[in-house]
Amino acid sequence: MSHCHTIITKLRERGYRITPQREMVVDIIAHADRHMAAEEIFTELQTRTKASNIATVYRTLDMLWEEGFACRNDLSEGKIVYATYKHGPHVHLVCRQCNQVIDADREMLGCLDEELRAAHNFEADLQHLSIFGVCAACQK
Amino acid sequence: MSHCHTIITKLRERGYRITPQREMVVDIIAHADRHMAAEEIFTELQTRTKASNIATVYRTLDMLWEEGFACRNDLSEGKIVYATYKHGPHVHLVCRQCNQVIDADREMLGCLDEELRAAHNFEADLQHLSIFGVCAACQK
DNA sequence: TTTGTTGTTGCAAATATTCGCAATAAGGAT
DNA sequence: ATCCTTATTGCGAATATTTGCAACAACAAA
Repeated sequence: MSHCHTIITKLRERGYRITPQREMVVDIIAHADRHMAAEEIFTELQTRTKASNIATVYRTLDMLWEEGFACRNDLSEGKIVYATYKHGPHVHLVCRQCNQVIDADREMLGCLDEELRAAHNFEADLQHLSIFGVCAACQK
Repeated sequence: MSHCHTIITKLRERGYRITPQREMVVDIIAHADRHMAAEEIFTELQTRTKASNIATVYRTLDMLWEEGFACRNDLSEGKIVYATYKHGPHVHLVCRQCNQVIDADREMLGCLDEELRAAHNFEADLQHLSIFGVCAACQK
């Protein structure tokens, strides 16, 4: 089963109604090869159907994020970006000064997820964690 | 030297001009016992001076964040909150579903900062890191 | 203390995101 | 296939944040 069908099926199992808008939003971000902002997703959605609205896009993205099917990152670009998890876990190192984003290996985090579960019973999403700081170039 | 004077002095050393607005914003967040949103800071600022503007507050907060004097967190409340670092490092565990924020000990992160510096020469700010996930209560 | 340079501010407009509510439609029941 | 319940959408308004630009003011230099 394709990546987006898997998501749709699980949403249905969890009691969400599957609307054309939701299917298309899932399809768009599931097939994107990068993180996308709500506005971009909305623009793409408009090329597919007239029945589309930016508020619905925001609500769908929030829902996907709450349900753990999408990551939601503030990369300090003035807007929030979204993506599905197909690209494998990694860490975003976001430079506070030049806004550059470096992708680091998830190995960095060691067994942080297990520690958080043990100490707080918190199920952390470490798939696309963002860490802010200052990159090598900006440290001069 | 008080906490906010330390910040002001360092800003001056780095070539920033010290305006009354900047001093007051620093004073407000340095003496707050919690994270504050821009609007709250602006409201407090207005009680001190007529010369104040929400755009200036945003610009000042961004500058403090870029320079490493304030942390900036999206706690999924629909707005970004800011604070200075006097309260010691800790990790925010933010529940995607109920928006509850649990403060975890920074020890969790082990020597992540050193690893990031070694691997990417990235100077990570792990003082007030936000990690999203699902809290114990919402996992049911 | 006055002046000049240029970083900052205030304002208004642009952009990003959320929210309330009536109309609509998904999915279960008949 | 049709009906019912109620989650979801679209719309417009509210809120949050950023940006361009002319007026202003901090501070170094004279």
